Amino acid sequence: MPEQNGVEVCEFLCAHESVVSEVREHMPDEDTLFELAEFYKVFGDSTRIRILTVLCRHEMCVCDLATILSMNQSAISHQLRILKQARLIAARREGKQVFYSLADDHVRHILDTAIEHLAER
Amino acid sequence: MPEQNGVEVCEFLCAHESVVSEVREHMPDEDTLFELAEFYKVFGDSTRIRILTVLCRHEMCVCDLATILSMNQSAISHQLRILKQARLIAARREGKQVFYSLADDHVRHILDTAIEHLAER
DNA sequence: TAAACACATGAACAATCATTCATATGTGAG
DNA sequence: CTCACATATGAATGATTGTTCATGTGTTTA
Repeated sequence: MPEQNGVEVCEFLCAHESVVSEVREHMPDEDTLFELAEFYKVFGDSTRIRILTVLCRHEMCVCDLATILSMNQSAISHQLRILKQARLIAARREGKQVFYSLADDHVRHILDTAIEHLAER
Repeated sequence: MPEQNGVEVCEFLCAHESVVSEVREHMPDEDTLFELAEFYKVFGDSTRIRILTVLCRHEMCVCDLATILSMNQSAISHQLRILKQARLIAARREGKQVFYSLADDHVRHILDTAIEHLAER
């Protein structure tokens, strides 16, 4: 059976060896691809997408976000935490309130790219 | 307490009304945002990202993908199914084998955009 | 300093999801 | 037609994750 690092990886053997080894050489390292997936995962939730969509227009305090999205404050805070850790949004305190806004225009571009793709079926 | 559609949505009332209503008017409909999240969700898994990365270079049969990614054939097939349903990849049968490839160059662009973003910290 | 407000966070629960195992479908060889 | 190969798929399982509830932290006002 075919093995890699002592672990059998494919019970059948239909490998087109030249293609396989050529692709293997050019694969980005695992860490990069893992980070990439983690990055997309942040966008893969309706609540977070809705938050980002709101912040595309205006910076916003937590309570207003909760009002707009019809969710309780705790749920919003948890999601804001995830968005902030991913550096997609920035926080600014003003008295008792904390205002969140998009970290940079790159986030807008990423959202636009996907919307564009979806528009093309 | 503030209500929307008869459901209380925010136990505190700090609404900046003009901003809130302005944003509400310009929100895309729920379905669009849901689809957008679902779309990103497909990218939010290392296995699928790795598959897409491979297919960026070459079309590939299932068994070769399993070999390259050191995973069993069933796991790969399940993920290919998800990628295909999302129209990110296309399938082509050739005898007993099925070759998968990127659906279009748009997918490449989407991946590149994210890689670029990650590169900028 | 005490109370109220705005937000953050830990624990618990339900739901979703990726992988594995077993098996089914489809194709070509003999 | 039978067998072996390549892939697909349903069910089960373990892990991850979003929301809720309760409570904690930080800030302003009285």
